[in-house]
Amino acid sequence: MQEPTFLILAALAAQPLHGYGIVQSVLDLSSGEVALRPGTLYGALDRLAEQGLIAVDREEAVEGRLRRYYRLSDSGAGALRVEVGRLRQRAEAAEEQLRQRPGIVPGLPMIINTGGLR
Amino acid sequence: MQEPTFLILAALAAQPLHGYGIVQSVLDLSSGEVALRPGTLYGALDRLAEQGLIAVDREEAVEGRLRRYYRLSDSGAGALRVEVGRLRQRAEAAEEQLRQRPGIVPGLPMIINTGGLR
DNA sequence: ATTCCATAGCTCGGTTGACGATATATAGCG
DNA sequence: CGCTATATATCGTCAACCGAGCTATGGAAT
Repeated sequence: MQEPTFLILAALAAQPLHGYGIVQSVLDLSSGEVALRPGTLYGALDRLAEQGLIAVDREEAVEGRLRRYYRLSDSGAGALRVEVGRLRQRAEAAEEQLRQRPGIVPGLPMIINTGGLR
Repeated sequence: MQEPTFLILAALAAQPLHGYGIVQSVLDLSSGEVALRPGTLYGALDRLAEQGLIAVDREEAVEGRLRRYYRLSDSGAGALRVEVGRLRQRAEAAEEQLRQRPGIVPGLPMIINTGGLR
C-alpha cells in the first residue's frame, strides 16, 4: 500500500467524507506534505471500493452540486491497522540500522610537514 | 519512496552489502515479510546509484563469482532518516484517526415481543 | 463587470517502480 | 542426478500515482 492510499484510508477512519473533504483531511494529516491530485484520488477511491475497504456512505445534493460521501469499512479499518503496524516496525528497524551505521572514523592523527624544519 | 526501496536503504545503513546480502538483510529487517525479487532489487540498485543515494563500495571475486558491494552514501542516509520521520508521523496520524473512529453504537434497547403476554 | 479563488466532481495519458518469469552459473547435499 | 542455496542480470507486465485538462457554482477581489 502506497502513501496516498494509506492516507485516504486514514482520512476516512474518523468520519465519512466526500472527495474534496478527503483532499483537505489528507493535507492536514500529512502536515501539508501530500496534496492529492484528482487522478490519484478517484483512481484510489474506485480501487478501494472494489476491494471493499471503503464504501459509498451517502450522496447529498448541496446547492445543485453532488457530494458523494465515502466511509471506511470494517475490513478497511483492519487493513489500516495492519498498515500502521508495518510502518511502525519498518521505522524502528531502519532506525536500528542507522544506529549501527559507522560514523566518521578518525583514523591515525595526521602529521603535516610544513617545511618548517630544515 | 516505496517499501522495497526503503528497506534496501535500511539494509545498507549498517554496513555495505552485495545483492544477495541485501535480500537476506531485507528479509530479516521486515520480519520475513519482504522477499526482494531480482527485478526489484537490481532495478532499485541502478536507480538509487543514479540518484546518488547509494554507491558501489567494492567488487570482490569469490570462487569465480563476482560480488558487487553497495554502500549507503551520506545523502542516502539523510534520505532514509527523512523517510523514517515520515513513516513515524504517518503512523501516528493514522492511529489518532482510528482512535476517533466511531465504534458500534448500541442504539435504543430493543424490546422483543415474544407473544408471552396475552 | 470581470477575474480569480475555493469548492466540487471527473477523465485521460504518461511515467515510475515493483513484480513475476526467466536465464546463467557454481557449489554442496542427498 | 537433481535440488537447494548462492549470485547476478534482463524482460515484459501491471498497478498506482501524477499532471493536465474539463465542467460547474458561488463569493471575493479587482
